[in-house]
Amino acid sequence: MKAEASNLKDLRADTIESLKPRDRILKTASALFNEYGVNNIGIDRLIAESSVSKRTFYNHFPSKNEVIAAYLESKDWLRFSELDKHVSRVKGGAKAEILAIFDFLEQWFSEDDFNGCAFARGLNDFNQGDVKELRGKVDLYFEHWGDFIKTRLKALVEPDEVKILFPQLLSLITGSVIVAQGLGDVKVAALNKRIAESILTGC
Amino acid sequence: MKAEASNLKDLRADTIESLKPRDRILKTASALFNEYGVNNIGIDRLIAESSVSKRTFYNHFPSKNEVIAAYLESKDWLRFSELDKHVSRVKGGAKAEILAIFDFLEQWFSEDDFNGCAFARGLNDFNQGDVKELRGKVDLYFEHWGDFIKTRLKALVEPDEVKILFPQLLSLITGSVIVAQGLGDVKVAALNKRIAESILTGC
DNA sequence: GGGAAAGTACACAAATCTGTCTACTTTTGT
DNA sequence: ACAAAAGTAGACAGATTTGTGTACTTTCCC
Repeated sequence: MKAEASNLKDLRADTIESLKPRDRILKTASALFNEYGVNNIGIDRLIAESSVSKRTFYNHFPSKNEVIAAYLESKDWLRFSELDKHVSRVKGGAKAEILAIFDFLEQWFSEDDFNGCAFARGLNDFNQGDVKELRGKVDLYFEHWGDFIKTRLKALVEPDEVKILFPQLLSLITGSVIVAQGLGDVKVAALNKRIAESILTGC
Repeated sequence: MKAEASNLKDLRADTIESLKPRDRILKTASALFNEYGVNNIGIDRLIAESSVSKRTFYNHFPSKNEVIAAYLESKDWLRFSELDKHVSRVKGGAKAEILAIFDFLEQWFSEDDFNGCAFARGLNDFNQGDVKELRGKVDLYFEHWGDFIKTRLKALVEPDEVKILFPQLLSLITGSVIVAQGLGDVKVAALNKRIAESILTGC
């Protein structure tokens, strides 16, 4: 259940020029896919902006789906790396750690390239025949939220209560993302943190 | 602020054969766009399944974006028509009407062709240059939620409180959609109704 | 009943997209 | 130092997509 961090890196601090072709592609893909969506970015554009030849691209990623899969994997890994880092600074046990999610969200929404959640997007984009593998990455992301939240809930409440609180908390999280994106309202995370506090009172 | 119901109809009960070309296209588009997403359905497929000639299609809709716009408009209109109908049967004033949203959601999620929200999807799909008009339809949908909810909140609480409760309620609504779609959990609407009740206690 | 409006059928233009191929150059490891 | 591995540059095949053009037929309504 541990993340296979082998091939996963945080490329955000590196300049494009300093990176090897594969990572240059991934960094560029991350920016382009995030801004325009995987369906609106063609291989040609990705290659051009990665300053890589087409041959090299296809040597590293046998198909477009492969680079999308790598993108999703790295986004997933990075999101939970950051969340873990954020939460590790929090004192106050499981409850405080769950509430810290909402501070983390507000920070995320405030990034200037925030453009919604790649996985909520994937929920819609990966419904067809040849992208089932990509839909699997989306499912994994939601499972990771399950791991993160349920582990902590189990320390606080009875199993029956976990089954109620988990979907509620996940709704508050995903709802925050949609509202932040749709209304441009970054502060929604803080408002929803209050709700999370109230459904966890007594824990 | 009233919906221009002129050209908007509920086509769900009609058979494809009984409809005139334009409505046949809209009914087919609704089914295909809902299942696969607007980016994964080509004009050719839409035309073939509508049993309409290409010329006829382009006579009614000058471009693909136009048919998508019509689809979004009808979805928006239909959603709030249904919600209004649902809510009109509820006794108990503004608070009960807000809570009734969540019963409505559960009903929606239970439809066998439920596949997430076209507008949450549009939030991601319509970010590019030539689809700004479509993004406008998404914004309108969120505005309609604002109209529906804020009108009722104003009858219950002070304006300052409306600014807090509206994003929270909208998060619960949109979060329900994502969780219902992502986890296949229809019951999430009922769980989130409880939260809505609790943030409206005393109203 | 007859003419205008609407629809059919389908070829085709133009753009775009994924992925392959060829021929050449640079980098790397030992 | 030198061979193998990796990368460059760009043409091109084949599929797909949106939208137009042409020639013919059906429907509607006055």
